[in-house]
Amino acid sequence: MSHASHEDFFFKHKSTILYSISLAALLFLLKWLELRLIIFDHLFEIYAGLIAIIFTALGIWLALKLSKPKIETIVIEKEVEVSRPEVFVRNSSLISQLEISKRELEILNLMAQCHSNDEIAAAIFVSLSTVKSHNQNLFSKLDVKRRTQAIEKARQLKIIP
Amino acid sequence: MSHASHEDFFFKHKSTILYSISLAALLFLLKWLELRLIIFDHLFEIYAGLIAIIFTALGIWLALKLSKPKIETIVIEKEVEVSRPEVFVRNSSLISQLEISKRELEILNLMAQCHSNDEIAAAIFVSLSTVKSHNQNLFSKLDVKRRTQAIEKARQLKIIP
DNA sequence: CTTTTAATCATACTAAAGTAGGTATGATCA
DNA sequence: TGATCATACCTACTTTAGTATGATTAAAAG
Repeated sequence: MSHASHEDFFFKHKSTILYSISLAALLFLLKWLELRLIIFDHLFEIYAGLIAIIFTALGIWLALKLSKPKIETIVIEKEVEVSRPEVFVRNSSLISQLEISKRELEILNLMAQCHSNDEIAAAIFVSLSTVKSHNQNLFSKLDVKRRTQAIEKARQLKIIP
Repeated sequence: MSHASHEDFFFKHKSTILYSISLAALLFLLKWLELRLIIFDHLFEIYAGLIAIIFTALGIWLALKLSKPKIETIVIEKEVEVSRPEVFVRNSSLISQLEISKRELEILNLMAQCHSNDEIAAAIFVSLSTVKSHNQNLFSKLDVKRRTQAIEKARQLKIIP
Protein backbone atom coordinates (compact mmCIF):
# COMPACT_ATOMS: atom_id res chain seq x y z
CA MET A 1 0.00 0.00 0.00
CA SER A 2 2.62 2.48 1.09
CA HIS A 3 4.75 1.61 -1.89
CA ALA A 4 1.86 2.02 -4.29
CA SER A 5 0.91 5.41 -2.88
CA HIS A 6 4.46 6.60 -3.35
CA GLU A 7 4.31 5.57 -6.97
CA ASP A 8 0.94 7.29 -7.29
CA PHE A 9 2.40 10.45 -5.82
CA PHE A 10 5.21 10.40 -8.35
CA PHE A 11 2.89 9.90 -11.32
CA LYS A 12 0.40 12.49 -10.18
CA HIS A 13 3.04 15.16 -9.70
CA LYS A 14 5.27 14.04 -12.55
CA SER A 15 4.79 17.31 -14.42
CA THR A 16 5.48 19.40 -11.32
CA ILE A 17 8.64 17.46 -10.49
CA LEU A 18 9.88 17.65 -14.05
CA TYR A 19 9.10 21.34 -14.05
CA SER A 20 11.04 21.87 -10.84
CA ILE A 21 14.04 20.00 -12.18
CA SER A 22 13.97 21.92 -15.47
CA LEU A 23 13.67 25.14 -13.48
CA ALA A 24 16.66 24.24 -11.35
CA ALA A 25 18.61 23.36 -14.50
CA LEU A 26 17.54 26.64 -16.02
CA LEU A 27 18.69 28.57 -12.95
CA PHE A 28 22.07 26.96 -13.24
CA LEU A 29 22.13 27.83 -16.92
CA LEU A 30 21.10 31.39 -16.18
CA LYS A 31 23.70 31.73 -13.45
CA TRP A 32 26.33 30.48 -15.86
CA LEU A 33 25.09 32.86 -18.54
CA GLU A 34 25.16 35.69 -15.99
CA LEU A 35 28.81 34.93 -15.38
CA ARG A 36 29.40 35.01 -19.08
CA LEU A 37 27.51 38.30 -19.24
CA ILE A 38 29.87 39.89 -16.77
CA ILE A 39 32.74 39.01 -19.04
CA PHE A 40 31.06 39.80 -22.34
CA ASP A 41 28.88 42.76 -21.53
CA HIS A 42 27.52 42.96 -25.03
CA LEU A 43 25.88 39.60 -24.81
CA PHE A 44 23.02 41.05 -22.76
CA GLU A 45 20.59 41.13 -25.67
CA ILE A 46 21.43 37.52 -26.56
CA TYR A 47 20.84 36.61 -22.93
CA ALA A 48 17.42 38.27 -22.91
CA GLY A 49 16.56 36.66 -26.24
CA LEU A 50 17.60 33.25 -24.96
CA ILE A 51 15.44 33.67 -21.88
CA ALA A 52 12.57 34.75 -24.07
CA ILE A 53 12.96 31.76 -26.38
CA ILE A 54 13.40 29.24 -23.59
CA PHE A 55 10.46 30.50 -21.58
CA THR A 56 8.26 30.74 -24.64
CA ALA A 57 9.08 27.09 -25.33
CA LEU A 58 8.45 26.31 -21.66
CA GLY A 59 5.10 28.08 -21.84
CA ILE A 60 4.13 26.17 -24.94
CA TRP A 61 5.17 22.88 -23.39
CA LEU A 62 3.32 23.70 -20.17
CA ALA A 63 0.17 24.70 -22.00
CA LEU A 64 0.17 21.58 -24.13
CA LYS A 65 0.92 19.40 -21.13
CA LEU A 66 -1.52 20.86 -18.65
CA SER A 67 -4.37 22.23 -20.71
CA LYS A 68 -7.33 20.00 -21.26
CA PRO A 69 -7.27 18.86 -24.86
CA LYS A 70 -9.60 20.82 -27.08
CA ILE A 71 -12.22 18.45 -28.39
CA GLU A 72 -14.13 19.32 -31.45
CA THR A 73 -17.09 17.04 -31.76
CA ILE A 74 -18.41 16.25 -35.19
CA VAL A 75 -21.78 14.56 -35.18
CA ILE A 76 -22.50 12.52 -38.25
CA GLU A 77 -26.02 11.28 -38.68
CA LYS A 78 -25.97 7.98 -40.46
CA GLU A 79 -29.24 6.83 -41.96
CA VAL A 80 -30.04 3.22 -41.32
CA GLU A 81 -32.71 1.67 -43.44
CA VAL A 82 -35.41 -0.13 -41.55
CA SER A 83 -37.99 -2.02 -43.49
CA ARG A 84 -41.56 -1.41 -42.57
CA PRO A 85 -43.46 -4.40 -41.19
CA GLU A 86 -45.80 -4.39 -44.22
CA VAL A 87 -49.05 -4.37 -42.27
CA PHE A 88 -52.21 -5.06 -44.20
CA VAL A 89 -54.80 -2.35 -43.81
CA ARG A 90 -58.19 -3.36 -45.15
CA ASN A 91 -59.74 -0.73 -47.37
CA SER A 92 -63.11 -0.81 -45.62
CA SER A 93 -64.42 2.31 -47.30
CA LEU A 94 -63.84 0.77 -50.71
CA ILE A 95 -65.57 -2.43 -49.64
CA SER A 96 -68.70 -0.53 -48.67
CA GLN A 97 -68.36 1.65 -51.73
CA LEU A 98 -68.39 -1.41 -53.97
CA GLU A 99 -71.29 -2.76 -51.85
CA ILE A 100 -69.46 -6.00 -51.12
CA SER A 101 -71.36 -7.89 -48.42
CA LYS A 102 -69.85 -9.80 -45.48
CA ARG A 103 -70.62 -13.14 -47.09
CA GLU A 104 -69.10 -12.11 -50.38
CA LEU A 105 -65.96 -10.96 -48.59
CA GLU A 106 -65.81 -14.26 -46.78
CA ILE A 107 -66.02 -16.13 -50.05
CA LEU A 108 -63.49 -13.79 -51.63
CA ASN A 109 -61.02 -14.61 -48.89
CA LEU A 110 -61.50 -18.34 -49.27
CA MET A 111 -61.15 -17.94 -53.01
CA ALA A 112 -57.86 -16.11 -52.53
CA GLN A 113 -56.72 -19.01 -50.39
CA CYS A 114 -56.96 -21.15 -53.51
CA HIS A 115 -60.10 -23.04 -52.58
CA SER A 116 -62.49 -24.41 -55.19
CA ASN A 117 -66.15 -23.48 -55.17
CA ASP A 118 -66.96 -26.91 -53.76
CA GLU A 119 -64.49 -26.46 -50.89
CA ILE A 120 -65.84 -22.99 -50.16
CA ALA A 121 -69.40 -24.32 -50.10
CA ALA A 122 -68.35 -27.03 -47.65
CA ALA A 123 -66.43 -24.55 -45.53
CA ILE A 124 -69.31 -22.13 -45.00
CA PHE A 125 -72.07 -24.80 -45.06
CA VAL A 126 -73.94 -23.59 -48.12
CA SER A 127 -74.66 -25.18 -51.48
CA LEU A 128 -72.44 -24.90 -54.53
CA SER A 129 -75.19 -22.82 -56.18
CA THR A 130 -74.98 -20.25 -53.45
CA VAL A 131 -71.23 -19.94 -53.80
CA LYS A 132 -71.64 -19.51 -57.54
CA SER A 133 -74.26 -16.84 -57.03
CA HIS A 134 -71.98 -14.95 -54.68
CA ASN A 135 -69.14 -15.35 -57.17
CA GLN A 136 -71.22 -13.79 -59.92
CA ASN A 137 -72.10 -10.84 -57.74
CA LEU A 138 -68.49 -10.47 -56.68
CA PHE A 139 -67.19 -10.59 -60.24
CA SER A 140 -69.61 -7.95 -61.42
CA LYS A 141 -68.84 -5.72 -58.43
CA LEU A 142 -65.11 -6.09 -58.98
CA ASP A 143 -65.63 -5.80 -62.74
CA VAL A 144 -63.71 -8.96 -63.63
CA LYS A 145 -64.39 -12.15 -65.57
CA ARG A 146 -62.43 -14.89 -63.78
CA ARG A 147 -61.69 -15.82 -60.19
CA THR A 148 -57.97 -15.33 -60.75
CA GLN A 149 -58.64 -11.75 -61.79
CA ALA A 150 -60.94 -11.27 -58.82
CA ILE A 151 -58.19 -12.37 -56.44
CA GLU A 152 -55.61 -10.16 -58.11
CA LYS A 153 -57.85 -7.09 -58.18
CA ALA A 154 -59.04 -7.57 -54.62
CA ARG A 155 -55.40 -7.73 -53.49
CA GLN A 156 -54.53 -4.58 -55.39
CA LEU A 157 -57.54 -2.78 -53.93
CA LYS A 158 -56.51 -3.88 -50.42
CA ILE A 159 -59.78 -5.68 -49.96
CA ILE A 160 -57.96 -8.86 -49.00
CA PRO A 161 -54.40 -9.36 -47.68
CA MET B 1 -12.12 39.58 -55.93
CA SER B 2 -9.06 41.64 -54.86
CA HIS B 3 -10.92 43.04 -51.86
CA ALA B 4 -12.01 39.61 -50.77
CA SER B 5 -8.52 38.16 -50.99
CA HIS B 6 -7.15 41.04 -48.85
CA GLU B 7 -9.69 40.21 -46.20
CA ASP B 8 -8.83 36.54 -46.45
CA PHE B 9 -5.16 37.37 -46.00
CA PHE B 10 -5.90 39.31 -42.83
CA PHE B 11 -8.03 36.54 -41.31
CA LYS B 12 -5.65 33.78 -42.22
CA HIS B 13 -2.66 35.57 -40.66
CA LYS B 14 -4.54 37.19 -37.80
CA SER B 15 -2.55 35.29 -35.18
CA THR B 16 0.75 36.15 -36.85
CA ILE B 17 -0.08 39.85 -37.06
CA LEU B 18 -1.23 39.94 -33.46
CA TYR B 19 1.91 38.14 -32.45
CA SER B 20 4.08 40.68 -34.32
CA ILE B 21 2.32 43.60 -32.67
CA SER B 22 2.66 42.08 -29.20
CA LEU B 23 6.31 41.39 -29.93
CA ALA B 24 6.85 45.00 -30.96
CA ALA B 25 5.08 46.17 -27.81
CA LEU B 26 7.27 43.86 -25.77
CA LEU B 27 10.42 45.21 -27.35
CA PHE B 28 9.40 48.70 -26.37
CA LEU B 29 8.70 47.44 -22.88
CA LEU B 30 12.05 45.70 -22.73
CA LYS B 31 13.86 48.77 -23.98
CA TRP B 32 12.16 50.86 -21.32
CA LEU B 33 13.06 48.28 -18.68
CA GLU B 34 16.64 48.31 -19.94
CA LEU B 35 16.78 52.05 -19.37
CA ARG B 36 15.44 51.52 -15.89
CA LEU B 37 18.07 48.81 -15.45
CA ILE B 38 20.87 51.26 -16.20
CA ILE B 39 19.58 53.46 -13.40
CA PHE B 40 18.81 50.65 -10.95
CA ASP B 41 21.49 48.09 -11.60
CA HIS B 42 20.17 45.65 -9.03
CA LEU B 43 16.97 45.18 -10.84
CA PHE B 44 18.61 42.72 -13.30
CA GLU B 45 17.13 39.62 -11.66
CA ILE B 46 13.69 41.22 -11.67
CA TYR B 47 14.15 42.03 -15.34
CA ALA B 48 15.08 38.44 -16.18
CA GLY B 49 12.21 37.13 -14.12
CA LEU B 50 9.80 39.47 -15.85
CA ILE B 51 11.02 38.31 -19.22
CA ALA B 52 10.65 34.71 -18.10
CA ILE B 53 7.11 35.30 -16.83
CA ILE B 54 6.02 37.29 -19.84
CA PHE B 55 7.42 34.83 -22.33
CA THR B 56 6.06 31.86 -20.43
CA ALA B 57 2.65 33.51 -20.62
CA LEU B 58 3.21 34.21 -24.31
CA GLY B 59 4.14 30.58 -24.89
CA ILE B 60 1.03 29.38 -23.09
CA TRP B 61 -1.13 31.79 -25.04
CA LEU B 62 0.45 30.75 -28.32
CA ALA B 63 0.05 27.07 -27.60
CA LEU B 64 -3.60 27.44 -26.65
CA LYS B 65 -4.25 29.62 -29.68
CA LEU B 66 -2.46 27.55 -32.26
CA SER B 67 -2.89 24.02 -31.04
CA LYS B 68 -5.11 22.01 -33.33
CA PRO B 69 -8.24 20.79 -31.62
CA LYS B 70 -8.63 17.09 -31.23
CA ILE B 71 -11.41 16.01 -33.50
CA GLU B 72 -13.82 13.53 -32.06
CA THR B 73 -16.26 12.02 -34.47
CA ILE B 74 -19.52 10.70 -33.15
CA VAL B 75 -21.62 8.66 -35.52
CA ILE B 76 -25.28 8.61 -34.62
CA GLU B 77 -27.30 5.95 -36.33
CA LYS B 78 -30.62 7.41 -37.28
CA GLU B 79 -33.33 4.93 -38.12
CA VAL B 80 -35.18 5.78 -41.28
CA GLU B 81 -38.23 3.82 -42.27
CA VAL B 82 -37.95 2.90 -45.89
CA SER B 83 -40.67 1.21 -47.80
CA ARG B 84 -38.79 -1.59 -49.43
CA PRO B 85 -38.59 -1.18 -53.17
CA GLU B 86 -39.87 -4.76 -53.29
CA VAL B 87 -37.28 -5.92 -55.69
CA PHE B 88 -38.12 -9.32 -57.05
CA VAL B 89 -35.23 -11.74 -57.02
CA ARG B 90 -36.02 -14.82 -59.04
CA ASN B 91 -35.12 -18.04 -57.29
CA SER B 92 -33.33 -19.49 -60.28
CA SER B 93 -31.79 -22.34 -58.37
CA LEU B 94 -35.23 -23.53 -57.29
CA ILE B 95 -36.52 -23.26 -60.84
CA SER B 96 -33.79 -25.55 -62.12
CA GLN B 97 -34.21 -27.74 -59.08
CA LEU B 98 -37.88 -28.25 -59.87
CA GLU B 99 -36.89 -28.75 -63.53
CA ILE B 100 -39.25 -26.03 -64.73
CA SER B 101 -38.51 -25.28 -68.38
CA LYS B 102 -38.40 -21.84 -70.01
CA ARG B 103 -41.70 -22.43 -71.75
CA GLU B 104 -43.37 -23.55 -68.55
CA LEU B 105 -42.09 -20.49 -66.76
CA GLU B 106 -43.43 -18.31 -69.55
CA ILE B 107 -46.84 -19.90 -69.23
CA LEU B 108 -46.68 -19.65 -65.44
CA ASN B 109 -46.10 -15.92 -65.72
CA LEU B 110 -49.00 -15.42 -68.08
CA MET B 111 -51.13 -17.53 -65.78
CA ALA B 112 -50.20 -15.32 -62.84
CA GLN B 113 -51.25 -12.33 -64.91
CA CYS B 114 -54.75 -13.76 -64.84
CA HIS B 115 -54.87 -15.00 -68.40
CA SER B 116 -57.01 -17.95 -69.47
CA ASN B 117 -55.48 -20.93 -71.23
CA ASP B 118 -56.95 -19.66 -74.49
CA GLU B 119 -55.35 -16.24 -74.06
CA ILE B 120 -52.02 -17.84 -73.20
CA ALA B 121 -52.20 -20.05 -76.28
CA ALA B 122 -52.89 -17.01 -78.43
CA ALA B 123 -50.12 -15.04 -76.76
CA ILE B 124 -47.36 -17.57 -77.37
CA PHE B 125 -48.75 -18.89 -80.66
CA VAL B 126 -49.39 -22.47 -79.64
CA SER B 127 -52.56 -24.53 -79.43
CA LEU B 128 -54.78 -24.78 -76.37
CA SER B 129 -53.72 -28.42 -76.05
CA THR B 130 -50.10 -27.42 -75.70
CA VAL B 131 -50.90 -24.93 -72.98
CA LYS B 132 -52.87 -27.57 -71.14
CA SER B 133 -50.00 -30.04 -71.42
CA HIS B 134 -47.60 -27.48 -70.01
CA ASN B 135 -50.07 -26.75 -67.24
CA GLN B 136 -50.22 -30.40 -66.29
CA ASN B 137 -46.45 -30.60 -66.09
CA LEU B 138 -46.31 -27.37 -64.12
CA PHE B 139 -48.94 -28.50 -61.63
CA SER B 140 -47.18 -31.78 -60.99
CA LYS B 141 -43.80 -30.04 -60.61
CA LEU B 142 -45.28 -27.48 -58.21
CA ASP B 143 -47.32 -30.21 -56.53
CA VAL B 144 -50.66 -28.41 -56.82
CA LYS B 145 -54.09 -29.18 -58.24
CA ARG B 146 -55.42 -25.87 -59.51
CA ARG B 147 -54.00 -22.87 -61.36
CA THR B 148 -54.83 -20.57 -58.46
CA GLN B 149 -52.67 -22.75 -56.21
CA ALA B 150 -49.94 -22.81 -58.82
CA ILE B 151 -49.86 -19.00 -58.91
CA GLU B 152 -49.84 -18.73 -55.12
CA LYS B 153 -47.13 -21.32 -54.64
CA ALA B 154 -44.96 -19.94 -57.43
CA ARG B 155 -45.17 -16.50 -55.79
CA GLN B 156 -44.22 -17.90 -52.42
CA LEU B 157 -41.29 -19.77 -53.93
CA LYS B 158 -40.13 -16.57 -55.68
CA ILE B 159 -40.44 -18.25 -59.04
CA ILE B 160 -42.62 -15.39 -60.30
CA PRO B 161 -42.98 -11.77 -59.05
C1' DC C 1 -96.78 -2.56 -43.24
C1' DT C 2 -94.68 -2.72 -47.40
C1' DT C 3 -90.39 -2.54 -49.84
C1' DT C 4 -85.76 -3.59 -50.19
C1' DT C 5 -81.85 -6.33 -49.70
C1' DA C 6 -78.65 -10.10 -48.38
C1' DA C 7 -78.55 -14.64 -48.43
C1' DT C 8 -79.96 -18.88 -49.86
C1' DC C 9 -80.96 -22.58 -53.23
C1' DA C 10 -82.28 -24.49 -57.73
C1' DT C 11 -82.04 -25.69 -62.76
C1' DA C 12 -80.01 -25.58 -67.11
C1' DC C 13 -76.59 -24.40 -69.78
C1' DT C 14 -71.84 -22.90 -71.69
C1' DA C 15 -67.06 -22.22 -71.09
C1' DA C 16 -62.89 -23.13 -69.14
C1' DA C 17 -59.83 -26.01 -66.74
C1' DG C 18 -57.82 -30.19 -65.78
C1' DT C 19 -56.87 -35.52 -66.63
C1' DA C 20 -55.21 -39.40 -69.19
C1' DG C 21 -53.45 -41.22 -72.77
C1' DG C 22 -50.82 -40.97 -77.05
C1' DT C 23 -47.79 -39.15 -81.29
C1' DA C 24 -44.17 -36.42 -83.40
C1' DT C 25 -39.91 -33.66 -83.93
C1' DG C 26 -35.61 -31.51 -83.34
C1' DA C 27 -31.81 -30.78 -80.27
C1' DT C 28 -28.51 -32.48 -77.10
C1' DC C 29 -25.62 -35.94 -75.12
C1' DA C 30 -23.18 -40.10 -73.83
C1' DT D 1 -26.36 -43.95 -82.94
C1' DG D 2 -29.60 -44.62 -79.66
C1' DA D 3 -31.40 -42.44 -75.42
C1' DT D 4 -33.23 -38.48 -73.39
C1' DC D 5 -35.77 -34.24 -73.23
C1' DA D 6 -38.39 -29.96 -74.27
C1' DT D 7 -41.74 -28.73 -77.15
C1' DA D 8 -45.86 -29.19 -79.59
C1' DC D 9 -50.15 -31.22 -80.82
C1' DC D 10 -54.05 -34.46 -80.58
C1' DT D 11 -58.45 -37.06 -78.85
C1' DA D 12 -61.63 -38.12 -75.38
C1' DC D 13 -63.23 -37.36 -71.13
C1' DT D 14 -64.24 -35.36 -66.33
C1' DT D 15 -64.39 -31.64 -63.34
C1' DT D 16 -64.69 -27.00 -62.16
C1' DA D 17 -66.01 -22.43 -63.20
C1' DG D 18 -69.06 -19.16 -64.81
C1' DT D 19 -73.83 -17.44 -66.82
C1' DA D 20 -78.69 -16.77 -66.82
C1' DT D 21 -82.84 -16.84 -64.55
C1' DG D 22 -85.89 -17.50 -60.98
C1' DA D 23 -87.73 -18.64 -56.21
C1' DT D 24 -87.67 -18.31 -51.13
C1' DT D 25 -86.81 -16.23 -46.68
C1' DA D 26 -85.53 -13.27 -42.96
C1' DA D 27 -84.19 -9.04 -41.54
C1' DA D 28 -83.63 -4.23 -42.10
C1' DA D 29 -85.24 0.18 -43.94
C1' DG D 30 -88.56 3.37 -45.19
